[in-house]
Amino acid sequence: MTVESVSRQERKQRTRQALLDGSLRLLADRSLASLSLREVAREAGIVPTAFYRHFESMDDLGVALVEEAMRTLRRMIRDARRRPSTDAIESSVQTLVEQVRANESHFRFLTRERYGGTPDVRRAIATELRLFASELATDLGRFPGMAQWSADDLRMGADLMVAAMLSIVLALLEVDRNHAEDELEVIDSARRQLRIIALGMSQWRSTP
Amino acid sequence: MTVESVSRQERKQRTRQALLDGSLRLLADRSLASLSLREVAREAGIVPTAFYRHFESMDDLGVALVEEAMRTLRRMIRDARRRPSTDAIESSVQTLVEQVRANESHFRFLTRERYGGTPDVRRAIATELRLFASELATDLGRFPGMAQWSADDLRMGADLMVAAMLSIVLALLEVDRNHAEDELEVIDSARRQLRIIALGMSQWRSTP
DNA sequence: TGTACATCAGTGAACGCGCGTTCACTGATGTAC
DNA sequence: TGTACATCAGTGAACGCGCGTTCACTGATGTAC
Repeated sequence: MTVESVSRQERKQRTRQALLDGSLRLLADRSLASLSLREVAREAGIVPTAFYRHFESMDDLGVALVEEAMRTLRRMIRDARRRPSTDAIESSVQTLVEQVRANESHFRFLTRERYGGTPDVRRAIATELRLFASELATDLGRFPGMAQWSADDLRMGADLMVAAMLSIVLALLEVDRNHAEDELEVIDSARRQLRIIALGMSQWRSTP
Repeated sequence: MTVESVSRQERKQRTRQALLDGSLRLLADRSLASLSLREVAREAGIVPTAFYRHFESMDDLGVALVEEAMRTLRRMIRDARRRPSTDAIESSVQTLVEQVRANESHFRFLTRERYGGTPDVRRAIATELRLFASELATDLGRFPGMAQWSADDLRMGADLMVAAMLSIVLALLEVDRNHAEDELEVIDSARRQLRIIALGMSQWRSTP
């Protein structure tokens, strides 16, 4: 039996992560508002008072969870951009599905707290999503047919795509993964929805 | 000073409504999960134990709130259908804005609990939204260019429109109503988003 | 390398509080005759 | 119309419980010499 030698700092970091991971586990089918500090501490295997060594309050932990989940979201966006492709929609859908499946608890948390969370948590998520839409608007402006679109129209188009993607994420989280055909249907529907939007955009006459 | 003479039954109904209205007031910036039975009773002006004369539990009250809010949603859909129009999108947006403004608390509740609520409440909302999408799919099938679309594609198109409308409702609820220009921008963006989808659909070749 | 002291993540007892729920009750409304 | 009894929405005291937070503590890790 060997004793792992880890620094105090490292141990603290692990407990903090245990608090975050434990919270996400408890949040699988409930909202942050219904979670108690004592419950989270119990799940992480520490005494309630030790919670304060890591977070000031549950709201503080909530914001930390947003930050962690947002790192996942940003990684997804980076991946989608890097993926070499001839078909932007196909590769976006692929990345979306892969990332949602690999980080269900993060996406579940984000979609659940986006509107149902406390003001602090909601604001943190809203800010990040707005940033995402801005980047997407910039990306859209680089497409051949959209070079002369107004900033306003680019933003509107990006918002529409974000709305569609959000509903796709929600559908992925709700579908029973044991029914592969249902999942494929959701993915195929997602593809077609994004294609319809792209088709509509290609026909749109922007008035700058 | 005249004393209104009302039946016991009628009084009971009024208290029940006071519980529902009081809850919606408290839910303006919080979630159902963070509401306590005692708080709701206090807001309605009754003693906690009297709550049980009207609902079995807070979850039961939650389901009643879903039913009430859903009646508002159905009224909106009926209104949108009845409205004589040459431009389906324009009249849909008009109806949407009017109904959201006239029933902010209902729409706020629905969007907040759609994903953040307890399983019972979520299920109740999901069922109703699915029904709405089905009706919309039927409506879409009656449009000239879409008569020969597959049922699957009609459903997919309806889901996309519902997703767009949901994000429009959320934008309306978030915009500061005191800034009329911001509100108009949201509405105009909504109009253009729905037009892009319609444009995309008109170009779509459904493969039945 | 050894010793003496400092740091600090995690402990455990204790607190006051609002919670959901029970129970026996009150008194106005409703019903039967 | 009057009387006697039944119904039941709302009351108020009481309960046990889990909560967030305080506090003084422990003992392993870290640091200075």
